[in-house]
Amino acid sequence: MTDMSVNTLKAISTKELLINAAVRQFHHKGFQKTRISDIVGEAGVAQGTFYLYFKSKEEIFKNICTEHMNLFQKVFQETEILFGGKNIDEIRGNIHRFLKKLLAVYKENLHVSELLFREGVGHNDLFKEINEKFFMEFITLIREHMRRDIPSARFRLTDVETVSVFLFGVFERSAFYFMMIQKQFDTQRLAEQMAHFMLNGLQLNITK
Amino acid sequence: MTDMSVNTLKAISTKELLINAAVRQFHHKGFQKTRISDIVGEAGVAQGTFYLYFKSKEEIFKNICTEHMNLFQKVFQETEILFGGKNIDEIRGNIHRFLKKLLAVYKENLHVSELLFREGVGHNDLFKEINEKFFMEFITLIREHMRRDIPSARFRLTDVETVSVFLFGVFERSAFYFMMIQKQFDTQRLAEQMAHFMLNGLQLNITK
Amino acid sequence: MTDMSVNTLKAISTKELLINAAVRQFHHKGFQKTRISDIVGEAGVAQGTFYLYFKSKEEIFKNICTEHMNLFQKVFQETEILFGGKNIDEIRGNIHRFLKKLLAVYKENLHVSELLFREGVGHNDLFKEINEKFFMEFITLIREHMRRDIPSARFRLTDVETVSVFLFGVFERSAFYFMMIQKQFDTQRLAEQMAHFMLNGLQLNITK
Amino acid sequence: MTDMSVNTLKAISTKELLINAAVRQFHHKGFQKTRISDIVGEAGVAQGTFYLYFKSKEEIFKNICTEHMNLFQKVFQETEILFGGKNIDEIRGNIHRFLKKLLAVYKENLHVSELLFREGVGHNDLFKEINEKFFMEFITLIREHMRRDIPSARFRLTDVETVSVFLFGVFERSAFYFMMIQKQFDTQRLAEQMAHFMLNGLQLNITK
DNA sequence: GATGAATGAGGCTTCATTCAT
DNA sequence: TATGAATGAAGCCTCATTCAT
Repeated sequence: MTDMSVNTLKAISTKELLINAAVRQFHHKGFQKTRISDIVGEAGVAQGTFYLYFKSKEEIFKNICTEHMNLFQKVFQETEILFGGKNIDEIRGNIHRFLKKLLAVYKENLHVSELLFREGVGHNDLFKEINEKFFMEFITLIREHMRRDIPSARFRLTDVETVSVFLFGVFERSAFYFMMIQKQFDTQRLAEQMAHFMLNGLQLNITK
Repeated sequence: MTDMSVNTLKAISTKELLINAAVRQFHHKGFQKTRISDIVGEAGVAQGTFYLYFKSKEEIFKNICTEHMNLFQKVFQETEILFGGKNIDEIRGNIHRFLKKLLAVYKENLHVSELLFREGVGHNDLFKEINEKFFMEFITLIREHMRRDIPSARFRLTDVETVSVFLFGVFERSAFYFMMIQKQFDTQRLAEQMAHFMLNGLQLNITK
Repeated sequence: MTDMSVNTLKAISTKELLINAAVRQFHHKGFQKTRISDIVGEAGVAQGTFYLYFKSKEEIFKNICTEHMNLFQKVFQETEILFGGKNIDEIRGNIHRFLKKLLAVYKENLHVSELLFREGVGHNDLFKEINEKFFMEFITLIREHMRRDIPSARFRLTDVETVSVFLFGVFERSAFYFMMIQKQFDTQRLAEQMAHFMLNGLQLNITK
Repeated sequence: MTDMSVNTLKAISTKELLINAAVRQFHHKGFQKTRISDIVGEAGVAQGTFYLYFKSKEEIFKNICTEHMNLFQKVFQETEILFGGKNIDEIRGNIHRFLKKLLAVYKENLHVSELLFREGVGHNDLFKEINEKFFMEFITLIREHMRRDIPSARFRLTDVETVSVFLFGVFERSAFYFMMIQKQFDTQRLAEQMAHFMLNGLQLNITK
């Protein structure tokens, strides 16, 4: 009987094999130093097979990054209220919960996260595009949530545009620093401190 | 005697010629795509001459970056009081003044700044080293100033280590975003908003 | 039964599909640049199918060329008298008629003709073989007709061997030049001038 | 003493080394089958050296062909009177002398001549360009000489344009056939017969 | 110090051909 | 017969680095 298997044990396609191999190799050696031959070697297919699925090393990289960005987007989409709440504690709780989720995604896909932030933007059009897209999408998502959750009257001294960049900076550089450089940290505590800092920075702690 | 010298018009050394050419080329093409031949071509010297001064493309890059980092360090060193002051307004003024100087250095050396932040860290040992060094030095400098200027009692909920990363994130990502991606902004206003956000984030606005 | 058959609408065999596709592709891209994948793509069959009918790209090319040469041969065979006639005008008429037919075959199968003359002979054994074979057969046919139609006494100063090459040269280079390079010409007039030139060149215009 | 040598014993430049090697290899294997590595191997230089002088295999080929075409042009230029003369014998003598020179150039540079005519025009832009250029230049040179030497009244039944193509065909296909395919022939006799055929073909043998 | 021609390892990419289904 | 994914040999080209002058 050829029924491949009772349920969801799906055979891994060659394309998936290549993507998985590429993630591992990019993580191990970095994008620049990874040769196509490393990827196909890891995937266990022939050199030419790579070109059946991707035009170049750039393309498979883009593929991987785009997929990854979607994970972050999903966290934003699944979050009903981010910067709002009935009182300070609830607001802080919301921010905190959100940041924990974000950090978790970051951590669970550390390999790819690292790729996205470590691999330079350079002047390489590919990286420039990917990296700027990521940056833009991220702050746009933050901005939308801010507009939705915070009365605009709040923003007397600062504008939403700028502040969303600040928040992104706090999150992204911290994630990068603690996960990539320090390599040891307490997610729970980091999220707490971040929430605290953001709450104050945005002055959401002040009674109306 | 040719009149090329009367006073301080010192002849540019071949080494300087190469460094200037490298900065221009790295900025134009990015590190990866810049060939030694591009650098010597721009500098107007022969291919082999490069190797009289630098062991490799990596070395000249490192050279450029280190020089650049020193500029930032100097701003920190020249700053007496950063997070302190007799009252909120004075504190904010200090932070503001400091950030303006930092942004100015960033802007004046945009070419090299861009190199430092755009060129990926990759897994290339060189970039990893340079980039992490920059990161570490920057937050260390912030941390020292915080320890010097802020009573430790302030840090109940957050620790200085972490918060210094937050501040770095706010500054660095903003500078990157507004100067490299958006390419237009108001330094004065950006510094103000950043000072405001940091002040609140650190809760330095709360009376003891 | 599907109505695709009622009468003589015979289904095109896969082999024919491939040959037609190959002619189009060879004409479009030339032999060297045409890939097997182009041919099967044009024919609408799978990659592997090609090898059920032809051992290689060379083989299908040879196949096409041989077929084509037969068309020219037929013109020679169908010609009773080429270089003969009761008087000058009749001779010229015979040559003229013959050349018109030859040019017509050339023109009607321009795609393949072009292949035969454009595709280099190179040192590729395949082309060498095909091209030399074409050359040899052509001049042999001319020679036979000359021997049949012209009293050998005519050839005092020239030998049939050599003159047949001259005639081939006149025809073939003209056809190539006017059809492939200039791409516009008057068949009737070209045949006339060619007949005229050949007649004189061979001195068939001189009374015995 | 470094004076390289008393007189014209000039050192062969690397570029010349490559060209000579390329001619030999192209002749031996044909253009398509010759690899850059064959050329540099024959020349005794490194792979990369090739690219210091030529962008590609195509370029060196073009280089060789253009050089070769100039040799033919020179024969035309050095010929004062081609199709003219005081009487038939003188005309025939002029044509004969010219053809002998042309055949001699062809023969002396047999390797390159073969390249030009064997290597197909294909649909390769390079070959198309080179081959058509050669064709055009050749017939243009013939035409100019015809216009100069022959009273236009002669051309009642034929036009110079067309006839020049005929003459080219006679010469070129003969040279190709006897030198490349048959590989043995008598230059003197071939030139004689060709002169004879052309003279008659053009009807220059008819008293005005 | 300065030159720049020469080197040659290294990696990308193509594509004819095979073979299990 | 027909399929088309997979193969892998083959060759091009780049460019950091060397070295004789």
